[in-house]
Amino acid sequence: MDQGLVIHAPPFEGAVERLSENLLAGDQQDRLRNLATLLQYRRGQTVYSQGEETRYIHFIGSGIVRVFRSVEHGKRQIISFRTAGDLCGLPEAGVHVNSAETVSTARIYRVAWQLFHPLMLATPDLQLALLRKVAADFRQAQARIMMLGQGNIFHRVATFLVDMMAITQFFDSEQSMLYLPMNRFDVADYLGTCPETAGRAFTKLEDMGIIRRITPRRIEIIDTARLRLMQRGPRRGQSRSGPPPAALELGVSLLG
Amino acid sequence: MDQGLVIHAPPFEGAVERLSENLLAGDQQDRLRNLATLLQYRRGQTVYSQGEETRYIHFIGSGIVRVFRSVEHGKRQIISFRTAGDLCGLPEAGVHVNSAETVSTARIYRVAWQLFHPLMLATPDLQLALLRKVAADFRQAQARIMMLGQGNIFHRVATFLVDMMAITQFFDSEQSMLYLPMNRFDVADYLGTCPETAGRAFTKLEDMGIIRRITPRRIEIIDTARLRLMQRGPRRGQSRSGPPPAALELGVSLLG
DNA sequence: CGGTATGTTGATCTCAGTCAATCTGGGTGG
DNA sequence: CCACCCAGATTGACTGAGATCAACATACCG
Repeated sequence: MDQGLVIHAPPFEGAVERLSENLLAGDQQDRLRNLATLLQYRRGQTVYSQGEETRYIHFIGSGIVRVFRSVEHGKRQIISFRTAGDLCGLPEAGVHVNSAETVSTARIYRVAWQLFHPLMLATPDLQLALLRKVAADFRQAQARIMMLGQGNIFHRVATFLVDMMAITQFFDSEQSMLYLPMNRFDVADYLGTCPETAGRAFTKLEDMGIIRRITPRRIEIIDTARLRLMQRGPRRGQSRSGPPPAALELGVSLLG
Repeated sequence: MDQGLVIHAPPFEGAVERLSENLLAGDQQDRLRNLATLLQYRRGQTVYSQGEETRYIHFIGSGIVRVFRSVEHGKRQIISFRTAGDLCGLPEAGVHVNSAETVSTARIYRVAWQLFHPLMLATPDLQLALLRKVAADFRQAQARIMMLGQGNIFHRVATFLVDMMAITQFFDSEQSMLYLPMNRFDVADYLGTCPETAGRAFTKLEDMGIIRRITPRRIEIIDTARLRLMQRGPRRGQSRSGPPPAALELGVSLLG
């Protein structure tokens, strides 16, 4: 298994700003510096594997990581894509239930739980920040349950595109151009479908004039409004009733 | 909308033991007593609705609650069933994104977030307990993503039955008898399918000699081992490859 | 400028969603 | 205690979304 390259063990520097936005403020950064190891990964490397024992928690500094679970015969479900500022790999009884691989070049901060845990207990703000983070991930997971349980391919792809558009790093709102950092296999495994079906959905969206594919990975979003509308509608399978979707207000933040 | 009956506003008593197992220890219970309102619900009542503003967080004292999101035309996805000791309805920007209804008679502790939040900040143990709880729910949500993204009806129903068997309240291991507290509609909406298909899966499992339906709600689990095996296998749709499942170790606890 | 991995398109077949009919269990009133 | 009722459950028939298999096309790389 490919392993990440240790850039430097604690203390570390750089990307702390990004980290701080999500987790810390002020002098607490200093305390984390004594804990984290910064790792450099190339594309396609393994960060951790399911079943593996762990003592670490991971923060994404830069790049993108796919968190997934394998089922059988190479089939897998991608639980989520993690980008800068996200955390993943919370120890669960000391064992990883998910695997994580880099989708692109990435820098990841690895912190020993053994060190992080006491710091968290001693730092209520940090603990609260972690709680918010986990709660946010929890909400995200619930949204995916909705998508996977009720949405057909078009809902799924539309939702996926809209979600990706929300990440500044991937979307140039000037040009209305979206850059997908992952391939169709990843997209398919994320949406709980196969690459062919995912691709066909893109084709259909293009035929409808909602998007335009410059290359498979570079997509111009022509009609954002219509794309958003496609996020809701009749469930997968035959439609018992045809009418259009009803807008649904979705609060996104959390824990007041 | 049916509302829960206020049994008594704080201070409260009873069911504190159950609550404490999951959240608190010792004198912290006393502090919560000053915060909670105990509500008595009949079957089918609304605890809260999506889109509704909220100031409360809910703890299930007894009974069972379905947390769901409506999509359109009465379609809904049940996100999870909550039982004694679970919490639900975390405020998200002050608005509920999910709805909750009682599946059975239930007693629910309602705590104003306004009161709970300061207590949590002042009580690191309580905050950690909440973090564990949310993390556990997060894990559960991930498991559901796997089920909905990769599992066909048989996987889903098998997983559902196994999960329900893990709840002592619903499963008599002596008789190997499972009592389902919810109807087929709830089961279907939980599994992201329709009642007919869910029912057919039960029929098939019975034909295979894995379960036996005494009544639709009372099910004898004849072959637990085979039922567990059915949790994994080829994905929904046509099977690209036939062979049997590989066991997968799933740690369930969390946060060291 | 190939060569390989990735992506798209086409054809086919199956699972599961829908509609419709029938059955049943749990509850009610006589 | 029993006949009746009805929501819930099952079964059957049909159909379409989407998974698979199979070419073919294109992008990205050295």
